[in-house]
Amino acid sequence: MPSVPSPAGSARRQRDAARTRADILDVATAEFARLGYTGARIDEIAARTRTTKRMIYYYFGSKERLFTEVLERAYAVIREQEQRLDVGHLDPVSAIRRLAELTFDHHEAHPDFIRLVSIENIHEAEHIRASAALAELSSPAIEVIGRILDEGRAQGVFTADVDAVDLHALISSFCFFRVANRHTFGALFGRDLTAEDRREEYRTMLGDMVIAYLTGKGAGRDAGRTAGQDAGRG
Amino acid sequence: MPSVPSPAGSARRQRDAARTRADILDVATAEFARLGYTGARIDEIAARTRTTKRMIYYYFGSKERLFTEVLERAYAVIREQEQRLDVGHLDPVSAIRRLAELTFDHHEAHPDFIRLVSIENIHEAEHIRASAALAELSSPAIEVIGRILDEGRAQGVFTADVDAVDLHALISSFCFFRVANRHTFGALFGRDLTAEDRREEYRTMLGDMVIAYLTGKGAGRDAGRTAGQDAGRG
DNA sequence: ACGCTAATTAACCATCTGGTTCGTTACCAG
DNA sequence: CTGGTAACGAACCAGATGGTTAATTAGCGT
Repeated sequence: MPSVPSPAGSARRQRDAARTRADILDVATAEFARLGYTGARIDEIAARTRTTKRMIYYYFGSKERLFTEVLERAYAVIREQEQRLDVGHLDPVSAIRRLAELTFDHHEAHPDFIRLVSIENIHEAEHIRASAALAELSSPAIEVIGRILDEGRAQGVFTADVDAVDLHALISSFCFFRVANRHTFGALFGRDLTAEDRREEYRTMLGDMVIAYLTGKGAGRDAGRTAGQDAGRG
Repeated sequence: MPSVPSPAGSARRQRDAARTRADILDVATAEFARLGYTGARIDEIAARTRTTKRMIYYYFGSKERLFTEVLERAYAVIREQEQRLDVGHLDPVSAIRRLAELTFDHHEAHPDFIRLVSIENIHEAEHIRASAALAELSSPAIEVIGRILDEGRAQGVFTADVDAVDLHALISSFCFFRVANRHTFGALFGRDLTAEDRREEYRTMLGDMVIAYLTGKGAGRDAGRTAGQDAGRG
């Protein structure tokens, strides 16, 4: 392993494994996000790099493993962000709203990541399942939500019967949909879900929705319940 | 145009344009949903058909136009379903819950359609935008939601400040996420969002959430509002 | 009966694609 | 200063891929 000399002045290093790897990953991330797994071309990725296609196979072995490492790095970024979130000092209602807003902002700020997740779902998460690194990557967000939920219930302000994982799904779904499906939604309903001048509106809407759901005093919990509706098949 | 003889008994027709077209579209829908636009192969689609690759180009001209027709047909199916929904006789709260449940059930019942929408979003809805048929395909659901919303406000039960399109986005987001992202979500959080024994739970959760949001008497509308939080960039 | 055309088929093609072979070079240890 | 190895680059390859050419046939109108 090179001792990271990083000579401030002499920019033109010719042998720097770490930099070459990172360069490839950067370009690959953009290309996979832009064109999908099958759509992205190794030749094109190589061309946009300061190195060659051979180096991609030298460092990553195959297109699949390259994509897997792209995913690993992308997920590592959120985990890092989530670990920084600090809402312990807030009351449960404010804390949940703050967390929802952070999730909202994160999705807004990382559309490439959203695309990668969509792409990985098309492939039924086969790369995530094949990755040891991603298997042990727990989500700090879940634990934070769990703590806020406990506190809110202890204080009697949260009445909804949800656990942290499902609440995380609920919050994520709105944030994800807004970014991931903005193209088809915009084309079909003529509304740009990511228009800048509507962003604050949606951010508030998300928070309102989550708080209303958690604190809902039965207003909509039993009322208007459709009678024994079977979902279709048994 | 063949006068659609459709001889009940003699199944083995050899020249039937409509059937050949439909056959191709059926197989193409499954293949595109399974492998994505770029991942799907014309040769493979042809092989799974009772006809040949040449026929695909004879009827559809190109891979892109084939995919566009696949999308058009898929969207036509939902529009049809939506047009059948009848909640006029229900009170606003029940009507919204019923509509949310129908949306939920539709997503549950058509995972291939969900995948096609995800795929089309990766391609930034370019095929939808190129389709005249999809441009004029309005959504009956939006109008239904609009009417329920008006009625609910008139009765004073709905207090939230949303319009039909945004509410539709909110409802769809949860339904869509649950199906589309079940693989990555399951792999990362160890929870199968589409497990049969949890389906009723999520269906109820969706309804509760929507009703709580719409009827929320300010419980969470102003309370716990994070102070002047700027979303990032200006 | 028969000609016309929509419908169909087989074989073909240029190019692209993920992956590889093999030779070369920077750079650190000794 | 020199030998070994990690890092690198050019050219190559077999199979795949979207798309085409050209010849053929079913079946309806007349």
